[in-house]
Amino acid sequence: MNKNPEPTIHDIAKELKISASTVSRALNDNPRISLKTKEKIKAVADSLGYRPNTLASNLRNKKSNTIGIVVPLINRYFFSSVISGAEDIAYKAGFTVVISQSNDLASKEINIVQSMFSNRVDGLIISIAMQASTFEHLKLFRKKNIPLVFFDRAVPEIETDKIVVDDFAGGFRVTQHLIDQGYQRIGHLAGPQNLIIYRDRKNGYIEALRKNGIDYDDKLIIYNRLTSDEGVTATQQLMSLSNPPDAIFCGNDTTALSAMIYLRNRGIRIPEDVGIVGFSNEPFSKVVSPSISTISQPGFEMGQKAAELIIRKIENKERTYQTIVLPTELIVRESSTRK
Amino acid sequence: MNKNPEPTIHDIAKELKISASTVSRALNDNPRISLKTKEKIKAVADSLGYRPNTLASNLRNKKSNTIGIVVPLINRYFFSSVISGAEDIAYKAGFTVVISQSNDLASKEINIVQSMFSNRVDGLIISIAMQASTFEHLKLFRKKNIPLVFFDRAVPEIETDKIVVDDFAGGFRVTQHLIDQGYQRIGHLAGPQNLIIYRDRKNGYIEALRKNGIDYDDKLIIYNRLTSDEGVTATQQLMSLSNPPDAIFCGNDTTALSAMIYLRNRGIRIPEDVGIVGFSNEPFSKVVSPSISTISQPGFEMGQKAAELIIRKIENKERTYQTIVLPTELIVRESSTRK
DNA sequence: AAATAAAATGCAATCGATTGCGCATTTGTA
DNA sequence: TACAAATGCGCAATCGATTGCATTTTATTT
Repeated sequence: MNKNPEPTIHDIAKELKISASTVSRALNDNPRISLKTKEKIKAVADSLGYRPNTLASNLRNKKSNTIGIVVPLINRYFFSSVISGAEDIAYKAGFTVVISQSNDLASKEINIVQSMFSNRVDGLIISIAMQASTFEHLKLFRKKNIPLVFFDRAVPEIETDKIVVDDFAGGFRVTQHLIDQGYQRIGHLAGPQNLIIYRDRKNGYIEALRKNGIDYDDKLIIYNRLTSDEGVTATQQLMSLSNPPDAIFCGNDTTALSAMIYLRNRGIRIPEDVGIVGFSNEPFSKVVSPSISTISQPGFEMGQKAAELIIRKIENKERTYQTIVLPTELIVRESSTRK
Repeated sequence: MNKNPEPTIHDIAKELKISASTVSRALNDNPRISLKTKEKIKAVADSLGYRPNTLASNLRNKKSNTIGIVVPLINRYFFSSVISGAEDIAYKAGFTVVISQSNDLASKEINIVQSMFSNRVDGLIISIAMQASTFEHLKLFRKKNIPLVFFDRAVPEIETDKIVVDDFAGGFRVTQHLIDQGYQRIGHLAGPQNLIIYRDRKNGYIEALRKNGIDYDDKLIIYNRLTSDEGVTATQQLMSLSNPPDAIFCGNDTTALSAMIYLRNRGIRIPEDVGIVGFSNEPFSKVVSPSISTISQPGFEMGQKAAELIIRKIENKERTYQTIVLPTELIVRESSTRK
């Protein structure tokens, strides 16, 4: 297949009757090599169409210049935004990003993470799978001292850098907003409670109720996986209560949309009869009708911050761990505005 | 930093007082090694926490088990779907995917592609940048015989595998549909004509007009970059013609949405006064109101196909090039239905 | 028991770039 | 002029895994 093997520094060296070390140094702008020699070498490198073999270089340097990113699903706006932001920063810093999706499966996540380790990524940015329950594969990174950054879905028992939004405040604000709009009985579509983000959102919701002297009714909380389908079922459950809610705080925008569609089909008006608020500010939440009130979750910025953080760690400029909590912002739209 | 360096096959060998070659063979299940030895070796490997160093292996094997994917913007539903589909297949076949975004800039695209070459990707899947005009960086891959697959935005003068949708038929169908709905004067927001996909969409549009005996008026075609902002400007231009259109075929869904918002703000009703059709079936097109008629463009499947194709090429199971044209499907929704 | 065949393992080079150490040549200084 | 200090460059080992060929060990046959 490969008729003409790639030229190497040795080929350049042979051409000029000098040593490969000199070529290597010249191409890396090492001051030990004279300007004249450097120029000659670069000229020959060009004429031969030389491209450094990063694999060889990485092996020797014991680093891959690569950052691994693991998300539940690439094909989701929030996550693809994070990836986009991280790639942006990584590229500018000369890093390559390798990407995998766990499909929210623990087993795949474990495989991916181990394979990234074998590939000797210099750092790992991850948002863990919904189904994940053991974290040995991640502890491996900590043990080997390979920088690890969680974003959005973090693991509390692993001490490392984290970038999250203030989900508690988010849940609180959403609920307070609904109360302010005069809604009395507020339901909640809660996500899997093994993930802190969903626990926090729920706790914010509960706290807001408490603070406003509203009785907490656990029948109003439906736990589900926040998919489009489960959102419909959950809404159905809520509305068939003997005392159904007049507002629903949905764990994400997807279920908010499901709820809206379900309610609309039943002739229930939004926001007049039932108020709806989502979470994450997916692009569609702005353009559907009625537009969905939600909490912003700046994916691109999170990705950028995650990459910045991990690069600082990789370059050993920093030793301490930090948890960056991005502020949440309530975006009030039509679906919850009745005043 | 790295207090305990990673164990290598040599450490395993030393432990068992055998040679590294034997260890390597054992771990690769080479039949030349006896079962007994294999078991001993695997046990020690486990106890040492050995993880193969893919870099070293790749260097020796002259392949990286990596597929590069370059898209204009990761953070766009269509592209992230393609990535997701490709990752899906690649992962199952034991490949890693590395991802970069060109931001639709030729210069960044060139850098990325060269860097991927240096990283010795085994194959490259790419949708070229809008701004791209020279393709030497891609020809490099062809020259070196590294599998190259275009999707969506292909380069006609490079002979290689391509996966596209039938844009011409798409443009034709959209236009025919608008005519069938009784629209008389159909405008078009066209994308940059250096990309075939946009040329084809426009040509399909023109052909449909011709076939229906409708005069072609080039004032009705506004060329732009199909961004949200330019979509507004372009619509504005169209509507301020002395003889404005009663329907607009927008080059993508983003501009379709822009057009709708612009028109709505001017009190123009959709689809009654003006019909709108987009292209690509972005998720929001279904949920906005009115919902946007559009052409489906199955990103996930395209990604899967692209990965399958490139893997076959990498594994040398195939030598001939093919262009897979996925059929277009018109999705009729509210924005263009007035009958 | 000797000879032959078969099975199991080891040696050493290789992939391509990097780098500590050392040698040789040039430049500077007294 | 002589000697020290730069300066410029090469040698050879290294990163960790792989593999053609050689060698040793074990099994089989006569």
